[in-house]
Amino acid sequence: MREPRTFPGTATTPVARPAPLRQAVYDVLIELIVGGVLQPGQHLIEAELAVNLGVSRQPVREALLRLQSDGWVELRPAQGAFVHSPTVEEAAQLLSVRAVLETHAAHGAAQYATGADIARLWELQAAGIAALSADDARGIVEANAALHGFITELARNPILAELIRQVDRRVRWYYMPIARPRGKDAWNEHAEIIDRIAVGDADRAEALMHQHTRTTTDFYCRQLSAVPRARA
Amino acid sequence: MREPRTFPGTATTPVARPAPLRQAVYDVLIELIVGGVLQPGQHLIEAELAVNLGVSRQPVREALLRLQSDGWVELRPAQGAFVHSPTVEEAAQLLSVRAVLETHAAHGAAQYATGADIARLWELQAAGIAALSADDARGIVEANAALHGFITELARNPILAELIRQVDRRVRWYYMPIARPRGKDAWNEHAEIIDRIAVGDADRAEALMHQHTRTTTDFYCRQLSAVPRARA
DNA sequence: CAGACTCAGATTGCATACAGAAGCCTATAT
DNA sequence: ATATAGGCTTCTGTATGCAATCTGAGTCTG
Repeated sequence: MREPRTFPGTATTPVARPAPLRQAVYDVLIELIVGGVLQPGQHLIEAELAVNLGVSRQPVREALLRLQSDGWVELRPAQGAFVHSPTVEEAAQLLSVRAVLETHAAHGAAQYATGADIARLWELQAAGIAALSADDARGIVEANAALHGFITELARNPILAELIRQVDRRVRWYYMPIARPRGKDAWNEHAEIIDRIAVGDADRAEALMHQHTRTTTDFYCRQLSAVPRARA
Repeated sequence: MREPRTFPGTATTPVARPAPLRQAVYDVLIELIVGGVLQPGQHLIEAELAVNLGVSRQPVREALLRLQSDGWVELRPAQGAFVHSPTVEEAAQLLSVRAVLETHAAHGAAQYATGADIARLWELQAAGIAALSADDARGIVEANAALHGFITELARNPILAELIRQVDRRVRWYYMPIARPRGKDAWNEHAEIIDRIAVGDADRAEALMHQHTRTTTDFYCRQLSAVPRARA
């Protein structure tokens, strides 16, 4: 067998290539931004970051470049990187974009979900209900993300999934400090959506997801106007 | 006046900063990929590109990094950059994502468009009709892009606009070699959409755009299945 | 003759070095 | 006292150098 065949069943990642440093730096910097260590508007000095992270400027530069593509920092020519300062308008825009993307994902999920997928959806739903009963705020947020993320996967559209992932991360960054989860209503809506996905009713699943994300958006926007400049 | 004020009316770009080389390299490489000089799957050697473009490896590296973020090349660790090989599935996914994003843009446009905006929309529409009458294929494509692009602008959502821009560029790359414009029907649909935007009927504008993009998607997908592996 | 091993060339990833631009502080003139 | 001009420091942008790694050809062995 000389010819390099791909084995049908085995989805082997190519044996864990040596992860580039830029990736590690990228991850750490996002952690620092999300965690508030690096504050919005702050000037990120390459050399300083390099020393703190124990690498040279090169991987830091490459990480900053990607952070710019993903909307985390702004790169002003000849001035360097500044942590992006999210605005209220931008938060609303991110929410609305995420809403339409997830609505579309629900449509696709209803088309492609298998029996096993449905079972998994109900598991995730149950986990969310459990966290809700236990009043476990962190658990609720995680369960919600897991459920929405799995629905996204079910749409069998990696392009869509990647966009949602990017948008969602930025939304969560902005709302993490102020947002509280929505509560029981959201999970009732989830149940309805799963119901429609289960029977392959794509249009109805889409409509319900549209309603759900819209309600969530409004819910967050109200909190937003209540705390207008929480992170100046 | 010591304090640095931003002037309300003037949307001045900050006086043309020295454009970094990486930007120029990035633009040139996209040209080369779109133009077919660099073919899908081809291994891009940093040093080679650097020599050809008359710069060092550094700007080339940075450009390649951004090209990866935007889906133009794949960067395999320790192996370098390879021009992305688009698949039929991916093309369909890009089309469907672009459709939902533009549908959302139409909704926003209907909410925010001013009288002047409407006038501009009809101008762009007229330009498209003119190109159609003149049987100017290139002109039709450009007019179509201009009209859709302006509708996107009208949604007053830069996040959405940026996503559409990225997705649209990749779609156009894939379809440029095989696609023919749709013809008269598309422009009739445009007219209806503009009508609804003009009167601020967001829901109807959204529905019409949904229909329009869906038809366009189907139209392209048919051409796609007719030329399955045009660019292997 | 097939297959595994070795070694050399090539290429990436990271580090360092250098030049130019931007911002800041100070000194000076009005 | 305020505004301005000039020099200085800092940081980015670009170039180059070096080590590790991957690929492929050639060779050796069963």
